[in-house]
Amino acid sequence: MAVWGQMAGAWGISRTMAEVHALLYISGEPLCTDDIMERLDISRGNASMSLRALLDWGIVERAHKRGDRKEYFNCEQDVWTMFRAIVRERIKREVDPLLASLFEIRDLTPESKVPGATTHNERLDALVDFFSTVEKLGARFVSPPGRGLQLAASLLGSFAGGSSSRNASPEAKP
Amino acid sequence: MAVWGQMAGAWGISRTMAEVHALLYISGEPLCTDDIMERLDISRGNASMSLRALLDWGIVERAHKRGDRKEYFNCEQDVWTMFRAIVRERIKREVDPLLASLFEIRDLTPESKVPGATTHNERLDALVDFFSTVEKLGARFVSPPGRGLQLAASLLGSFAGGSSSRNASPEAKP
DNA sequence: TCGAACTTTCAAAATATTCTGAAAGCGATG
DNA sequence: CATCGCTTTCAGAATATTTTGAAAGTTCGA
Repeated sequence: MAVWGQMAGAWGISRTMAEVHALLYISGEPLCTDDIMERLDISRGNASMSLRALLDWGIVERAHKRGDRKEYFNCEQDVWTMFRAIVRERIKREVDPLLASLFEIRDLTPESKVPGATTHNERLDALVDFFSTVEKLGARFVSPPGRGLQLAASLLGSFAGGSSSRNASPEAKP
Repeated sequence: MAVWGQMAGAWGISRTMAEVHALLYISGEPLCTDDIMERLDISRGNASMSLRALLDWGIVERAHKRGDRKEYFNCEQDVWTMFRAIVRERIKREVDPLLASLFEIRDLTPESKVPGATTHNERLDALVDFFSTVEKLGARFVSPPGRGLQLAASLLGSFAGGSSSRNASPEAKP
């Protein structure tokens, strides 16, 4: 199944990570490191690191079977929840530091000090505004415990329903 | 200015591309290949390829100065318009092919043929639904000639205004 | 048609990222 | 406290991506 390779790009996580994640998502039951190594044909080290990364992203969790020393791993089963976790992390890792740098740069070149920096600064401000808005929008989507983006979807258009044969989130409450 | 390196990740384009783009955005005036080579200290080939890629993404355009054979390049000056172009391209390049593959896979394992594939297929359907919604949402954001996301921002919350000192889109039409 | 002035291409080199596997760690158990 | 079963680490190998630069291509004016 090469599809999962593609999703990696779309989601901004690395290829093997995506494959491990996919395997957990699709099989729907807890798997241990050896299962993953075998099914994906990757090394133990790689499996361990990918799993750890997925744990850091908060889209996979540890599980244990009683009477078994091995660690099993479980994947969040709701796509929207997964998505929210990913957005949360990417904002934290990419947007926030970027904003910090932008502020810093802007403060380093105040118009009073650097003549002719005015248009320059207007553009910087536009960027800062843009990313601030993205950051706030993201926070909105991410924070509610319920399903935030589905709400957004219906807000933004009249196409709330899914296109495929089943409904999008299994646990949607009427 | 190492900041632009960061933006590359956030936007999903390559590092040098982002730097070229940034240079054009910040300087705000048309630059030719040699300007870019010099300011960014990159090879001619690299400059040429990055520019071409930016043209393909539709966020940079060619310009000419009369009486000069050289090609100059100009960058879209409105951040939201840039963003829309990027979303449009990423959907076309990543989401659409992904959706196609998902459909294909689902059709390859119909429940009638593969017993026990039912839960499997439910999860696939959930994914298909998710990406379909993303795709439609994206289309909504991208299509209007006006500023779609700012509208979205105000729709989704009460924080329509920017955080910095100037307003976000210089050429907003009343 | 020629050549000057640019631009594009692409194979090879440089760089960056990802993966492997053996060794070290860690806790539970005898 | 020695060993077993399992997990993590990390230097080096394998792979993938990006960059270079020289050669080929293009365009235009004379």
